[in-house]
Amino acid sequence: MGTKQQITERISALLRDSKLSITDTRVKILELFMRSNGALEHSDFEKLAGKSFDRVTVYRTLQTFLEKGIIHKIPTTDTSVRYAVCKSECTEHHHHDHHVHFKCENCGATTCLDETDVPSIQLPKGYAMHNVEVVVNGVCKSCK
Amino acid sequence: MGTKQQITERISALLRDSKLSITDTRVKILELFMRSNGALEHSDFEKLAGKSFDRVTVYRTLQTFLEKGIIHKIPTTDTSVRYAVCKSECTEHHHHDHHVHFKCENCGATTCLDETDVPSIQLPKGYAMHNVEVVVNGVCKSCK
DNA sequence: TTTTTATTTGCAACATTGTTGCAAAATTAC
DNA sequence: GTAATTTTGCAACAATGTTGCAAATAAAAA
Ligand SMILES: [Mn+2]
Ligand SMILES: [Mn+2]
Ligand SMILES: [Zn+2]
Ligand SMILES: [Zn+2]
Repeated sequence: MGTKQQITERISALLRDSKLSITDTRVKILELFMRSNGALEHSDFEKLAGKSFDRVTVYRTLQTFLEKGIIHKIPTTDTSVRYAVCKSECTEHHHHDHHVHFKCENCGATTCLDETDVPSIQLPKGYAMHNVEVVVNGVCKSCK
Repeated sequence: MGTKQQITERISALLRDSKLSITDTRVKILELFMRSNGALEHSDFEKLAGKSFDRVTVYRTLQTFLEKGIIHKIPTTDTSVRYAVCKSECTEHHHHDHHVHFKCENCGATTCLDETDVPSIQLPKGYAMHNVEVVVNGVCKSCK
């Protein structure tokens, strides 16, 4: 994972590569993503960072990160929206998140199973497939 | 699909089977589900039915239908929650919605592909799988 | 480094969405 | 039919998300 210094450097590089200004808010939010081992939803930022930045700023920052391909969304069956950092192959115009997501029914954590590919799916005639989202519910490694 | 009379009769039977009182709201909401060819979200009921019933009643009705296994949720990457009617094999305690969902990027409709089974997935060691949700994004039959 | 320009942030105000308690209305049981 | 039970609508509130705009900050230019 690296020292705090290393993480900060990695984050700065990431923002620079995405042609984004390096601001306290952006660095702090990326830090939270990198320290967390699961996906985060909006309310997590207020819990984890207290009121160190405005609610509106968090919404706008997440939106920016999405557009730049720094994070991706994970589907849920409730009203929350979950986000996780993308692997390095993702770019602004092309996401490569062809992995499975796992939601633990015990601890609630949502994680990216980066090594687990989404299986191929045979759709009925007439449907064009652009991308496939897979979310597995169950009990995670640490809860078992 | 059947005449209005037949639909009403089918709905009454469904409610009776689930041991639910037959009320105007419940019948109307089930009618909307059966007439729609896609999943519905909360705001659809207000659009489709105007203000013929209260917002709170819709929330409570959908909650009841979920608990009784009459409808199921479909995961989304936004804050909306989408619902569709379950096939008859679903019961209060055991859902059998092992089918794929399709979200059309053109018309926005979400549909159940009842004939398309969810593929088997090989999880990393240590994870217990309870159920798998698959949502395919693309262009649907009618939009193509 | 200092100044200029462009971007980001925080606040206020508002819109939308979801929840709860409770009395009135409707449905079911008798 | 009446009584018991359940459901509904309303009001009030909580939580979540959006927008405009001025102040603060960061990047670019001098
Ligand atoms: Mn992921
Ligand atoms: Mn379905
Ligand atoms: Zn867990
Ligand atoms: Zn379509």
